[in-house]
Amino acid sequence: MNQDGNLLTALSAAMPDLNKSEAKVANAILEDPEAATRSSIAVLAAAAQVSEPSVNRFCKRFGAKGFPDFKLRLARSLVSGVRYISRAVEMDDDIDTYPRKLFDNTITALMLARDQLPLSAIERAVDYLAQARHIYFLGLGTSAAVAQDAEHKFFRFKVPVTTCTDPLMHRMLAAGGGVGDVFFFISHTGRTEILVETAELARTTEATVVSLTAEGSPLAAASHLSIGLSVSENTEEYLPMTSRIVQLTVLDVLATGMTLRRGEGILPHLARIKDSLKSTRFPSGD
Amino acid sequence: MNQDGNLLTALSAAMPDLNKSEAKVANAILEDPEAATRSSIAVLAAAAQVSEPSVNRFCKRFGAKGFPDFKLRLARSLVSGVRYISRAVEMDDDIDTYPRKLFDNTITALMLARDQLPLSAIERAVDYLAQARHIYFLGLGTSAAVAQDAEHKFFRFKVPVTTCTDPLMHRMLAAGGGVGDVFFFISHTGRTEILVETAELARTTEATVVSLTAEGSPLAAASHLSIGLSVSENTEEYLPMTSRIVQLTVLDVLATGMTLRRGEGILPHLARIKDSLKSTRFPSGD
DNA sequence: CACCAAAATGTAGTTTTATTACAATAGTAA
DNA sequence: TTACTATTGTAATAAAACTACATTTTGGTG
Repeated sequence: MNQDGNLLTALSAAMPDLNKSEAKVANAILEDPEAATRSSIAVLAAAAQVSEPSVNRFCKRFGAKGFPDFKLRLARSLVSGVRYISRAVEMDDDIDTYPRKLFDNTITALMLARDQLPLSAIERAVDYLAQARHIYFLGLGTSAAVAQDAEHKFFRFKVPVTTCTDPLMHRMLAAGGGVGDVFFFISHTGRTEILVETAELARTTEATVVSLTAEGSPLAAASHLSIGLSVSENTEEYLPMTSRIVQLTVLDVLATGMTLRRGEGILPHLARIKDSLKSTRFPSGD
Repeated sequence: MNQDGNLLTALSAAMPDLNKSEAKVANAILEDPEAATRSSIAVLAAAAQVSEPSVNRFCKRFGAKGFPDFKLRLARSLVSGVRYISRAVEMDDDIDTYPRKLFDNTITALMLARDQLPLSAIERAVDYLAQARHIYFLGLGTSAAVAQDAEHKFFRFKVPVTTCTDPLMHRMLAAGGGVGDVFFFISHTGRTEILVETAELARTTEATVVSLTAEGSPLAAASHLSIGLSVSENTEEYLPMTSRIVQLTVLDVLATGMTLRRGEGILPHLARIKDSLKSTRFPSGD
C-alpha cells in the first residue's frame, strides 16, 4: 500500500498519531518537501530540531527501508506538483497565486480522501442504493447543490429519485418512509439539528438511512450506514470549498458502483439517456 | 524550475555520444530503471561492470550533483509518465479499484485544468462580478447544480444572486437584463441550444454575459467573456464527472477573487454569515 | 611500429552520510 | 516516591559517495 498511496497525504493523515519528535519531522518535511528530498539526514534533522536517529526512525515508521529510501518515495510523491502544505489564501495574493492555491488545496483534499476512503461503507451503500425502491437525497445549504447533483446522476438507474431543500418537506418525506426507501443525507458537519432530527425520524420507519458526512458526527450516529469523511475544517476559511468536492466525488463512486452492480445491461440505457440530449445541442465538430 | 525533460528519454537520446563505460552504465539503468533508483552506487557499478567513479562521472554528465541526486531525478522521471494517464473504469473492476480510479481521474482533471487556467479571463470575470448589481447563474442539467452552488457562494458578497433552471424563466430574465446585470452561464459542452439562445438574447441588452464552458464553443462565442475550459470528454464514459468538479473549483477561484477584491472589510461580513449557522447545529466537540 | 599525448577508466583513500547500539531522559502507573 | 515503559539523544560503526591520483587505453605522429 505504500507503493502507491501518496506519501505526503499519508504524512498529513498520520499527524495526529505521531509523537513529538516525529511530528516535528513531519512538519519539517511538509513545510518544504522539495527541499527534504535534497537534504541529507543531518540537514533535515537540524531543520526539524531533532536528532538524526529520530529522522531515521520516522522514515522506517512510514515503511521505508531507511532515510534514502524515504527520500526516494518522497520524490515520487512530489511529481504531481501539488503544494501539500495546504497554504491558505492570503489577502495580498495575486492572480498568479490564489487560483493555484485553491486548486492545490482541492487536489490535496481529494488525495487525502482517496487514501482514507471507507471502502466497506461505500460497498454497503452501493448495496442499499442498488436495491432501493426510491432514493431521497437530502441536504441543506451547500449540500443541497450536492444533493441536486446526485439526483442528476442516480435517476439514470431507473430508480425514482427525489431531492428537496425544504426541511419541512424533508420531515414529511422521512415520516412517510417505507421498506425499500433509502434516505441519503448529505452534510458537511453532520451537526445540523433539523437534518439529524429528520434522519432520526426516518429511522423510526422501515426505510434505510444512509449519510455522507463527517466521521463520528450526530448525523452519522443517526444513520444505519454512514460514509464517514474526515473533515479538515482549517482549510475552509470563510467559504465552504473542498468538502463538497469530496462529497461529489464519493457520489461519483457510488454511481459507478451502481453501474458495475447492474452489469453490462445498463450501459445501453445510460447511452440512450446521454444521446437524448444530442438533439438539444448544436452539432459538435468532432 | 526543474529540467522536466524525462531523464530516461535523455539517456536513450544521449547513447550515441557516450563512451564505453558510460554506455554500460546507461544500459544498466535502462535495463531496470526502477532497480537503479534503489541501488547504491556500488551495486549499480557492479551491474554495469564498471567502477564506482565511472558511475559517478556518468551522473554528473547528466547534470546531477552526484549519484544520490541522479537517483532522485530518475525516480521522478519514472512516475511522471504514468501519473497523468487517466484510467477508465472497467466493468470488472472491484471495490479496491474503481473508487481509486475515479478519484485519480478527478485529481488529474484538476491538475490539468490548473495548469491551463485562463488567468486573464478569470481576472476579468472577477472584475465583472465585483461590479455587478445583480448576478444570474444559469445552467441546465448537471450544471444547474453547479449554478446552485455558485449562488450559495456569491450571495455572501452582498450582491443579489439568482439561479434558476427553467429555460423559459432564463429567457425572460435575459430579456430583462440591464446595466450592471451579469449573466453567468455554466455549461459543460457550451452547445445547448436554448442556453446559447438565452446568452444571445442577454447580449442584446445592456447586461454583461460571462460563461464558464468549453473553449471555442457556441456559448463561448455568444459571451462577452468566456472562461474556457478544455474538456477531455474521453474520460466521461456515461456520466459527466470531472467537468463539473473543475467548474466548481473555478467558481471557488472567482469567489475568492471577489473576496480579495473586496479587501479585509468583507471578512467580518463573511464570518457573520458563517456564524449565523452555529445555532442550528449540535455543539461540536472541538 | 614505437612513442607520446589525451582521454578514459580504475584504485585506494578520504569524506560524507546513514545506521546501530546503547545511554539518558521524560512520562506514567503503582 | 519508585519502578517501568516509551521516547529521544549520544556516540560509535558501518555504509555510501566522492576525490585525487594512478593506470590503462586510444589515436595520432615521427
